[in-house]
Amino acid sequence: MLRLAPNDTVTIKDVAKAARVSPGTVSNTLTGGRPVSDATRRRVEKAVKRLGYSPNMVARSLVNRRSHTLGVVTSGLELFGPSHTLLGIERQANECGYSLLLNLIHDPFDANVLPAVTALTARRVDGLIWAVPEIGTNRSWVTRPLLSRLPATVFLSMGRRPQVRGVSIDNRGGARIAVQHLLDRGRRVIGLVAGPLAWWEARERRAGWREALALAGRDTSPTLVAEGDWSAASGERGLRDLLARRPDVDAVFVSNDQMALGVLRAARALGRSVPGALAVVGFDNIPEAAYFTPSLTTMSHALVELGRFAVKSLLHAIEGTRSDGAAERAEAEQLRPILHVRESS
Amino acid sequence: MLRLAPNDTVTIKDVAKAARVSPGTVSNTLTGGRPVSDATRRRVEKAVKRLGYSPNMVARSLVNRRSHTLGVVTSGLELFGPSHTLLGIERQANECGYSLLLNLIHDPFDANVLPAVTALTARRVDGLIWAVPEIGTNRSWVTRPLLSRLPATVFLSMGRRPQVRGVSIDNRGGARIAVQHLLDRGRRVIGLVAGPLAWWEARERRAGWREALALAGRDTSPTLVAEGDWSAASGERGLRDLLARRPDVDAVFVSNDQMALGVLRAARALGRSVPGALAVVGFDNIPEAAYFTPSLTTMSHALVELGRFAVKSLLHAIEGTRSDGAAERAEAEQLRPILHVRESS
DNA sequence: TTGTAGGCGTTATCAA
DNA sequence: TTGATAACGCCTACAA
Repeated sequence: MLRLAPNDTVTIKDVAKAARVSPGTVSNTLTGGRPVSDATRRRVEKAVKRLGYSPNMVARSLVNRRSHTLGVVTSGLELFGPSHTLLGIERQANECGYSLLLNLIHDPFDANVLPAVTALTARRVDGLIWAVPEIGTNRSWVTRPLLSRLPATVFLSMGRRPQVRGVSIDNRGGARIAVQHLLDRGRRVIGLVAGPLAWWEARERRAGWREALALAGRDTSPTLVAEGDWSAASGERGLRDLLARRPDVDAVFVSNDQMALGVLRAARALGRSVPGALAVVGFDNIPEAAYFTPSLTTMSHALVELGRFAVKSLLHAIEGTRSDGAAERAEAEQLRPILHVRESS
Repeated sequence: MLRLAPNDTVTIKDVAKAARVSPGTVSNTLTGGRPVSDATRRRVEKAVKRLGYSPNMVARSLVNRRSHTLGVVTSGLELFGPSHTLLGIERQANECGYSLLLNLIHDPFDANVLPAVTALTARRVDGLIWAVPEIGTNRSWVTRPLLSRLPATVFLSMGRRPQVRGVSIDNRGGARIAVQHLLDRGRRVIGLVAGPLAWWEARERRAGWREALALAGRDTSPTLVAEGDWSAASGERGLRDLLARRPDVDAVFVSNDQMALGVLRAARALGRSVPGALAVVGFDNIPEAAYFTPSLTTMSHALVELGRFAVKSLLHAIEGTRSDGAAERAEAEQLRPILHVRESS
């Protein structure tokens, strides 16, 4: 026996000795790998409890080549979207008996994802959830050869790509609903305060804005678009720029609630009453939105469900369980944003 | 050879074969465990690159009995505080070469922490960061015998306890600063919209409110205190209740910014101008606070630093590195909240 | 400076 | 129904 350090952890062998069975039998009682007689089962269970034994998952992972761990790579955890999505991911994973290895990307523009990926694959995660928003070329690494070196992976918030598992909310549809609501309210010239257009989600919401207006035969010229960076400050600037170019604007769709807050502030400063002279609709339905002045009409989306959906989809791939088409369609249905009408429109 | 599945992963043996050295030598070139000649080092490195070898951390963890993984248990990730703290935890851990195993508690009141703890200890985390806020009796399990069965652990946001490693921001001092600011502004009757008083942090902020007023010889009677639940809705209710009892109130300290948002709304509805008839100070300095109407005076605190500090403190215990007293005091200094004066006061 | 062998804690195969 | 035994991939003490 060559022992590096006095080992105080209790192993399966200790339990086996205490229960006077073989380690294999202990393993089988614990995992149900094969039948065990009631008598020995009781002896083993008593020994487990007495010794306070808890299986070493590291060893188990090594021999099983399954860690029951999912890697999550995300970014901007301080924001509403990513934190809520992570919430859903964690819940679903937890309920399915998986642990989460978390890795945060600090510069989401960065396409150099290798450190994060290797940190997770080296730890032999069974699957990967890529929740970093698609920005600029930061998904250029998603190519067949590289993907084949990864474990099963699901991407969040990404346009459809062949051979790539992806889930996202219906940003475009949500924006259409928001803009249609403004049209229904009789607004005629509807501006857009967009998120940073390097982001896929910002572009999708812009597309929805454009589609709804085009369908109604309204103006969709670029002069009606101001680009922000998701912050309230940029929303304030955005509305000022927009109104300077287009004083005829009588409504704006704002791509997130923080920017909408800035828009409300700018409108007040400029003496445009909301909703009288300017109707405003946001996106996200952050908890504070109902307490803005005036309270904000906005779109909510099921971010927690999105996270859950990502995990389900991933586990389906990992465990090879049968896909239930109906269930998946039901899920997808949930990911359509919902309009909440408040004072601002 | 007994092989369960055709194994396509490249192991240290494959590298050894390719470089025509022994597995031990490969290990030593990679980990620097003992000196290796330059010639073989180059051969090994070439083989590693050619085969795309990446060490299996699971196997490494098993033999080293060190996973280089930290367990994080937290709750309320959708809130400002927890998400920012987690951000700091992840950054510091990442920089120090540790991965994070994340576990969320869905009911923070729950004192049954065993599932979370065993999920992490079974995976042999080297340390544990307990970031669930201290609420009611949900830390009653923190006792010597139980702690001794855990790996090195650091608790966030907890009152001082003997033998327990804990870090937190100076809630009490921050509240004192906020209230002192209102006194400096010439306010005479200063109310408190508190967080849920089952929370340790809410009690600390109340204590700071009381201390600052007592020192100035002002009223600290319970009629000046309204208890909320951190939400904007509860802040709105809180101010209404408070003013109904004490119409003489000319300022309020609100224990977080969300509730302060509700307070601002209630003040407007009640015709109390802010800051003319009522000065308001919040706590947290959420990004939106500067865009409230009026913009909100509030306390910022270094939550990201708090998370980093927790990790540093934990790694110090794990790795037994020498503690730098001066550095620690400098850290602690950073954890004092800072006042941001805006329109609301 | 390098190779060999044993063991980290667990599961799976084979034989009983 | 159970027990020995050989892996899982890696590291390290010992021998060379």
